[in-house]
This record gives sequence, C-alpha cells and structure tokens, in this order.
Amino acid sequence: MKLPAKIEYAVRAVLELALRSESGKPVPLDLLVKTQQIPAQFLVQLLSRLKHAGLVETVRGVAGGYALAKHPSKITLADVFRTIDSHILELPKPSSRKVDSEAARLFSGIWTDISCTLSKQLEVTLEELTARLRDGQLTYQI
Amino acid sequence: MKLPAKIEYAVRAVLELALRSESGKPVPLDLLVKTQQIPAQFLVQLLSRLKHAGLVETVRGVAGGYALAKHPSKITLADVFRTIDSHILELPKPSSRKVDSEAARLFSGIWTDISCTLSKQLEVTLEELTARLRDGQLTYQI
DNA sequence: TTAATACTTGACTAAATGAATCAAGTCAGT
DNA sequence: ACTGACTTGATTCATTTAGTCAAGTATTAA
Repeated sequence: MKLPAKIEYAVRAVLELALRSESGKPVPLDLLVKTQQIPAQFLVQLLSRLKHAGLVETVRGVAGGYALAKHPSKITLADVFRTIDSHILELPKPSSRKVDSEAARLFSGIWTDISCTLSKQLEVTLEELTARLRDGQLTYQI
Repeated sequence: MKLPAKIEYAVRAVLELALRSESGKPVPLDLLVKTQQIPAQFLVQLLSRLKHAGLVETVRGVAGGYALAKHPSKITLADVFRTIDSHILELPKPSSRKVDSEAARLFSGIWTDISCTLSKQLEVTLEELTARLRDGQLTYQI
C-alpha cells in the first residue's frame, strides 16, 4: 500500500532518534538528513509537528539538535502517524451511512474491520521496533 | 483510514450486483445509481474497468444492465481493489531500500507486515460478505 | 424501422493533496 | 558579535481525485 512520503520520513527520523537516544545528546538536523536522505526543509516541518505533539524535543544552539521527548517505550508508530496525518487512523466516516443500502452497510463493516486492524498493528513502540534489530527479525528483507 | 471514493463506489456497486445476482437479470445503471447514490458517469468509468478485468459483464439494449461475470464466491474485494487502483495493494517500493540505514530497514519491515495483513483481509469473497447480512454480523454498526 | 433504452469511449476540468522550496527570522554558546 | 542550529510562515509545482461533457454504438419493444 502506498504511504505518504511525509509519514515514512517522520517514522524513519523518529526511529533514527530512538537508535541514538542512549547517547543522551541531541541529533542535529544535518545528521538526520544525511542518514535518512530526506529533504532538509521538509523534514523540519515534520519534526516541528512532532515537537508540538510532545514526541520530540529540540535543543538550540551550537551543539543542538533533536531528541525524543519520551522514552522509546512510550512512543508508538500510531502516535507518529496521528501527528503527521491526523486523518490516517480515523474510522470510516459516516459518509456511506447516509446511503441506507445493504451494500453500503456491508462495505462500512468490512472497512471498519480493516481500519481497526491497522490501528492495532501501529500500536507498537519504538523500543519494540529497535529491539528487532538485535533479535535479527528482518530476515524477509532483501 | 481514508479510502478513495472510487474504490468505495466500486465495492458498493459490486456488492449490490452480488445481492441481486440470483435473479439472473442484469441490473441497469440507473438502479445502481439510485440505490448507491453514486454519480452516474463516474460509476460508468468504474464499471468499465471492472468489465475489462473480467469481474463484471454487461448486456446492452432495453432490458440491459450490469451483472457479475463470475459467481460471488469467485470474486474477492482484493480483485476489485486491484482493478480500480492497481497500486493500492502493492508491497512497499524499494524506494526506502536505497537508503541503507537501520531506521529505513526497520520501517520497511513493519510496513511490509502491515501491507501483507491488509492484503489478507481483502481476500474475502463477495459471497462471504453477503452472507454476513443473513448471519447478522453487523452488530457493531450504528 | 425507429424511438427509446442502455452501454462505450475519450477528452476535459476544477479542487485538493503531496512534496517540497524560499525567505526571514530567533536563539544559544564561544 | 559570530556562527551553527532551530523556527515560522508563505509560496510553488506536479499529481491525483472526483467528477463532467460530448459524441458515439448496440439492442430491442412497439
């Protein structure tokens, strides 16, 4: 399924921050841009939203940069998704409920099921994700 | 999650055809438009693609209309999704694979998981869906 | 045979979204 | 004061979405 680039960028940036969170030092934008190949000014927009949502914090000045505002075990992918695109995890609108047909109700039911499954899958913390690297759970990747 | 209107329309139309498939008679466009409240010319485009994909067949002339080209047990939601939007069920592009970072690999892994789950959920036949109406499995709908 | 019903095809468009880019700041440490 | 680093708001460009328009072709009941 196609995922908006902004969400992929935000998730990768946050994962990068999680992987570097043990040093305690903030990660400069420049480093995120280079390791993740994300357009700098675009990433700034995303980090800004993550900051306002309380997921990321910033340090200004020469040795400044970005860091997670909470422990990786307290941040989920769903948090990031909701912050960057508030609509993506919404349940189906009642748009098709105006149409009172059996077909419309069937559709609404199955799509609600699918949305719920997606939401549950995104309730995974950054800590759980980074742990996969240690456990070698990425065997299906080329 | 937001789903393109064209996919919702196509699924609802096909479900309507499934529900009316026992009569053996083709369903006129007009009836689909009225029961499903879909813009006529827009629906025509979608039905045309479903026809070319072999999911729907048409009968021209006065008593003409649309009907499923196969038994409802031989058509899945995934078929309809793929026909209307060929990209929606694709696995994640290797776009993020060019970036060789741990964060990018983690992201790619989780998103592949999610895409696979979605694909599996869409492997449900129209027959299974319409059967839900009889079994009263729509209790979670308002 | 012809009028009415129904599908076919291709081009076209307005609005929204996605993906950036630009410019002019503000802030903190040396 | 200078410099590296984050902040903010506006703007741009291309693509996609969700339709609409127009000019057909096919079928059949009367």
